[in-house]
Amino acid sequence: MATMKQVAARAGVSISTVSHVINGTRAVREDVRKRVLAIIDEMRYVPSAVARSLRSDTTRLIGVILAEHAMHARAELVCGIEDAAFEAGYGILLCTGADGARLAAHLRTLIEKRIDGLVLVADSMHDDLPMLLGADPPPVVLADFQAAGVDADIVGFDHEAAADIAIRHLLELGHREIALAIGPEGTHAARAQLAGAARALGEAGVPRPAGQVHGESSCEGGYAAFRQLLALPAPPTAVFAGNDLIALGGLRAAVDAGVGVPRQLSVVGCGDIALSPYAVPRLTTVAQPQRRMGQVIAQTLFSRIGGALPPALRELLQGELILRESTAAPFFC
Amino acid sequence: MATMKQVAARAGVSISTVSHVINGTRAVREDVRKRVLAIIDEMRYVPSAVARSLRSDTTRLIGVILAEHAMHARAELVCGIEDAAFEAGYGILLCTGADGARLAAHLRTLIEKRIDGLVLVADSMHDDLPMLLGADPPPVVLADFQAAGVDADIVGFDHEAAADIAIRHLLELGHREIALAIGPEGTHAARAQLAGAARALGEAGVPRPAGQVHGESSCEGGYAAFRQLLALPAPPTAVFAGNDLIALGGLRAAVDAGVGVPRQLSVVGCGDIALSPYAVPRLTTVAQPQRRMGQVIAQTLFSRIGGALPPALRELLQGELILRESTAAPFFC
DNA sequence: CTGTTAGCGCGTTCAC
DNA sequence: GTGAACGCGCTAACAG
Repeated sequence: MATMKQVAARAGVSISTVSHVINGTRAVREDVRKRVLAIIDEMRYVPSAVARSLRSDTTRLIGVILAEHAMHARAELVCGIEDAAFEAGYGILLCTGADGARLAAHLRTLIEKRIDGLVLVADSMHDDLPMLLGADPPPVVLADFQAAGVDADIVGFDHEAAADIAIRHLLELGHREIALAIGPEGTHAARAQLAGAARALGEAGVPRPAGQVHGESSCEGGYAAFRQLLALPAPPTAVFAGNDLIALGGLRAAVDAGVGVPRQLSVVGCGDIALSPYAVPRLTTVAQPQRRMGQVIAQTLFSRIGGALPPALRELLQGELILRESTAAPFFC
Repeated sequence: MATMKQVAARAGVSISTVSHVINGTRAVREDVRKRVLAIIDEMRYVPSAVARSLRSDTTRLIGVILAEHAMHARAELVCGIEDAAFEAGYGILLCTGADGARLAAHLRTLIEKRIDGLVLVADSMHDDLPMLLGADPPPVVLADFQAAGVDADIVGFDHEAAADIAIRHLLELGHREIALAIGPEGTHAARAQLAGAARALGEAGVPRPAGQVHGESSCEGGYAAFRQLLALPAPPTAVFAGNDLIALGGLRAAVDAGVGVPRQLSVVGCGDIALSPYAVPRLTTVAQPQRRMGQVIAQTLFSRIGGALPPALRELLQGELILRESTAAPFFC
């Protein structure tokens, strides 16, 4: 691959002139400029970002770490990040799998590569994060979760409000026996949803949910959770699922158990994934602006990298209830 | 961030000794080694990959370019690539959006960053790819599509065989009125599926499909396609969908049109996404090992980077028919 | 066993 | 308006 030196030699100018032509960083006689540009084109010269990085001590690269099986669920979010990064002239270094040793390895690599910033998308908390980030860590944005002891901005969804609005909807329809099928215990989202549900229920005078089961945030998890809920001595008339995949798996479980949705059971999900409007029945759910969240994350990170920003920013995006066919007033026989 | 020079000074040794301690590239007296290691730890020194890259002219970075809305569908694939890359000590630079100008911009950036290799995941072909790749381009692997004039390895699915096996299944069930609901015209997958379908149909003495509609590879696309198919004067008794999302959208269209699946209409999809086993009815489909494909792609690329490989390798992964509930013998009234 | 030195490709002073 | 020279952090060839 051609180097700047070669271009300079071929154009009969000094290496610094070439540099200035490329970066437009000082006046160059027009004919010289033309000639240099021509040579660059002819030799198919492309400046080396690594050499630049060495000098400037900046890579225009951000790391994005995703927990293992979060890729499907976070595809939109990653696209949003990439989108904003592209606009801002940054590249993204993608790492998947955040379990213990692998997280450490990823962080190490990213630090070696001298990323300018880091986005961490996870669900549980990593207590040894500060240590793994080493001395003067790059700016970090935590996506939709929080970690102790890390001086990072947080951008996420207001899961508490989402659960609140969903439960409130169920309450308004007349449901009192409302169960929860949400993600693994200890998870940030699950905790927030629990709080939101408790609040909505409490304000309506309902002491507690008609059932509460934690499980994988997947179709399988939802299927299992709903089976359990439907087998309860006093089965719920409505379920709030912490996630659309859980809800969709739950819909299947309802079919298999012979209970009709929404006639015998109302279901409201969370996320509004592409499939939800096409489910049978179409899923009522709290839409989450994943892509937008990705963009906000990236913009926050870039501002932080830029230097000026009030410390410990914390932004929560709101969801929106989408009414479809999976919820209805309870049917009393 | 601490530098090697600082470590050397602090340890009272030369800079090269530090280097050799780190890389184990020549014998160092044990006590010196210990001391240097201790200092490194104390100063939280992390070697700079960018300086290394400058010297070694290699970055251990590969680019992965994904067409705009392919992220959801390719999440597994990307995970597979990342997995293999991690094992091999490579990082991946993710780019999304391969439309015209943006593709060019991405390629430019990747070349500037001096990636060691490139994975291109797309569906349509880019004729100006060779030009965009510049002089001595890095090794390229084309994922599940082909491009003209590019000296690249190709790893993909045998869409032709997938369509063939799916149609054959329908044929064996007794269907003769088989329609096709597949991706956009001109797309690699669509073309191959058409060929496979034609072959299977032809061998069974069926002159042509009972209908054929191209559309977006999404639920919406599938919904629209099936509506069209079901409104035909002579509606099909079975449909092969080029994609599970299409099939799932199609299932919804069938419900809305009041046609029962599989009683009045058999549907077989392609891909076996996480939701397919939970659809109503559970979707019969041709499973595609996306994750494995990602791994094969990465391994192929790394072998190529390594240097030794017979040129123009081309590997097609086979799908597997998963029998579930959406297909049955045709019902004659 | 260890230290000195010369680049890798680039941006940037400083001197013309 | 232009060029020479230094250094970013690191590896490797060469001397001791």
